[in-house]
Amino acid sequence: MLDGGEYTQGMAEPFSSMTEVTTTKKKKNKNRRRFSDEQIKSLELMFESESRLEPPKKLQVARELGLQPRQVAIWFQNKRARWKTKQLERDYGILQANYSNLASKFENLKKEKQALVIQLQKLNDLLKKPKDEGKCCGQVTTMNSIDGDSDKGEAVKSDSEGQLSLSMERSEHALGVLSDDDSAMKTDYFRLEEEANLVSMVEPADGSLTSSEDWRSFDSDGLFDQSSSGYQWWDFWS
DNA sequence: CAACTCCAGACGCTTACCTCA
DNA sequence: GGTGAGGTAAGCGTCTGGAGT
Repeated sequence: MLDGGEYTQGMAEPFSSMTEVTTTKKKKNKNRRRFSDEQIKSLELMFESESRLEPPKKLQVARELGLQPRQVAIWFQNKRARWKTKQLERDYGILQANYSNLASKFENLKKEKQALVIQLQKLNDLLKKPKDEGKCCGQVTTMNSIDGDSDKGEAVKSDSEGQLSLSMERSEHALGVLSDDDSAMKTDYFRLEEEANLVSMVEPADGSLTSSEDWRSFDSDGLFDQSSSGYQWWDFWS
């Protein structure tokens, strides 16, 4: 905006009138002059190496640039303030980018979970069907054995004939880990604790994502009841 | 040694001025 | 030429840490 080329009558008579003004209170900033390019350049250079000037250094700089020591001090103060503002803007940008990134990851995971839930629901239906149609097929017995088994994953995998085991393996793969500690899972997934915290901020308060009752109700005969633990592996993020 | 005062410097906010589109 | 926006030097009030009493 400012090309810095114009410094009205500035440096020929450096700040003589202004010094007079600064001693006169309330008479504000009359005859204020912008510093010359050369002065700004030197000050900027100085600021890059140290954002605070020791008093002796301040005096030296003031002498070299033909400024009052107070002017140098004020310039550094203003510069620090400007730098801080810029830094805040930069930090905000970074945070915003991180947030967007996390939000999109979260959305993807949400969709993934939704797909898995639907899949699970279908599988539940499949399991229920033969049971309803006739109790002769023996599959119910197989699944009931799951109920009593502490290691559900293994029990399901052992059913190598059915579609279920494949789906479960896929689910395990998608989830990466089978753990009762879902917060640990989140952290593990995102690698960073702070990011995990952000996730909790992203998660809608209305529980739209979290309600599993709708599909859980399909487990009418308590096939997947698990008394040993409060969590099911498919409770991921619920 | 604690309590108090004084002072210089830093900071945040604001004002006044300047320049440019 | 008038005007609004943006940049910036400086004013002002407040806080803080160090030195002296």
